[in-house]
Amino acid sequence: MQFQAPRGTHDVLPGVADPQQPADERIFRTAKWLHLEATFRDLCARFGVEEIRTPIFEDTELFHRSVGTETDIVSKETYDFTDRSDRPLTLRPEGTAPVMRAIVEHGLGAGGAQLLKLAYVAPIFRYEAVQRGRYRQHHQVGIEYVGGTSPAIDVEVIALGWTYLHALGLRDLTLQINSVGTPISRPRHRDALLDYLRPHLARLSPDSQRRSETNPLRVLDSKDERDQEILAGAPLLLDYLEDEARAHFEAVQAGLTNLGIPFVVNGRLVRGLDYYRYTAFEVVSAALGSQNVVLGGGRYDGLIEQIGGPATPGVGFGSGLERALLILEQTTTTPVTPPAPQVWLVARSETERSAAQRLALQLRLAGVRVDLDLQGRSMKAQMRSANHSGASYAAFLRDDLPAATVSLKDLGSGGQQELPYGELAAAVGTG
RNA sequence: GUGGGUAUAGCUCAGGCGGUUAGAGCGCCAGGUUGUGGCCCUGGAGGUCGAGGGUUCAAGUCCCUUUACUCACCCCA
Repeated sequence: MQFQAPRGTHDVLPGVADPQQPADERIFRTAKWLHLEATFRDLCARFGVEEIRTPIFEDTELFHRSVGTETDIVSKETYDFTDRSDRPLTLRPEGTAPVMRAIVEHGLGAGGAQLLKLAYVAPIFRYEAVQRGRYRQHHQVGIEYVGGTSPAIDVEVIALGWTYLHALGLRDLTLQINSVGTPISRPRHRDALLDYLRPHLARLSPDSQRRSETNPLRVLDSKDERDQEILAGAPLLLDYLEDEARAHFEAVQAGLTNLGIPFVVNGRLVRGLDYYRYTAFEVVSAALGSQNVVLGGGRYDGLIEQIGGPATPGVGFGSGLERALLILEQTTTTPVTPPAPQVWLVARSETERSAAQRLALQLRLAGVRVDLDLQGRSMKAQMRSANHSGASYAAFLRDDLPAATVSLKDLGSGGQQELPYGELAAAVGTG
């Protein structure tokens, strides 16, 4: 048998993607990933956010505690295993909980009013049925601002996420925001929603009937058109917010307006996890399929306490790397490619080859991107490689030239001149 | 967990009612130019037709089973 990458996982390959392949395949190229990560990290630096790296697996209990009880997704969708000492461990199914664990463990939040601003780039594992934009191992970039409750912080986090997507080149995105209230207001709304649904129950789709028992908020999300008609007058969580939550939400909206970031309030936007409070937001793209969320986040003031730390507020987002690349692939015409050599060295004889390898090392030490044939192939083959590599110049090492001299050819114009080694680095540019 | 679609060369795909050495484009390699790329021309390498079984004189093609991939539903951090 031939081995394949496990279902729902992908190799990220070197080189340039074949344009004949579908966009879903073309995103798995190293150059594109490096570009995205560099864009994110550069932006984080500008926002004064520093990166944190946590293990890819944690105690299973950490995720059980953080996800809470309203959902049963943990046991069904996490990659759980025990090590040789029978310790229960789980591959990271989300970005936030491990970061909070690290903050508590190392006392990063200790000492008062200092706001912690952290970023991560991490693989995420969920045992799910795969479909477009949803994989069993996918990757997220994300940030967490921990230690403050001010709506200005929510605004800053959203601004970073929005700027990041734009810096990547994504367009036609919609920012949706909502307030999911608190553990006090949520049950009150839930009861009101159930009261509203009860008389219509028989007319709801079977899925929604089931949801009304398991997770009533999700009924609001139903894709069934008849359900949506029935839901037209359903009570919204926004109508049940406490004064404080309402004021916070209004301040976030004012803050976004202040920054010129467009948004729509979506009263039906919900979070699956218990620990979210107040602000929830998502950025969706029409370029994706049914998995259309490219960035999602919110405020999680209860989380750190839930995992055994001191009560500490926080807000953050996670953004799927594959989904961002998928949108980019479909909306951009100029693909990101790996860096090309600046100069390709061509040699014909044994003495020329050894001179070429020596010169290549010398140039590389000087910071120049250089490549050359190492298999003694024909000149035609070497020139073809030079051309395909995207190199701007070819340099011919020639026995019949004066010592330490090459004939440098501009592969764009075809012009050629002889140059001493010492002038080569400058001649091929610094790019 | 449920439903649909697809598996033929490295990639994208053709292969009417079963019939002889299974094709194309792109890519790759080599020549045309005794050593200067691209464009063009010529040639070449590369396929257990996803796997297993069955029907038949004969299966890429028909039947059964199976696996993988894929899209959607459910679910969703």
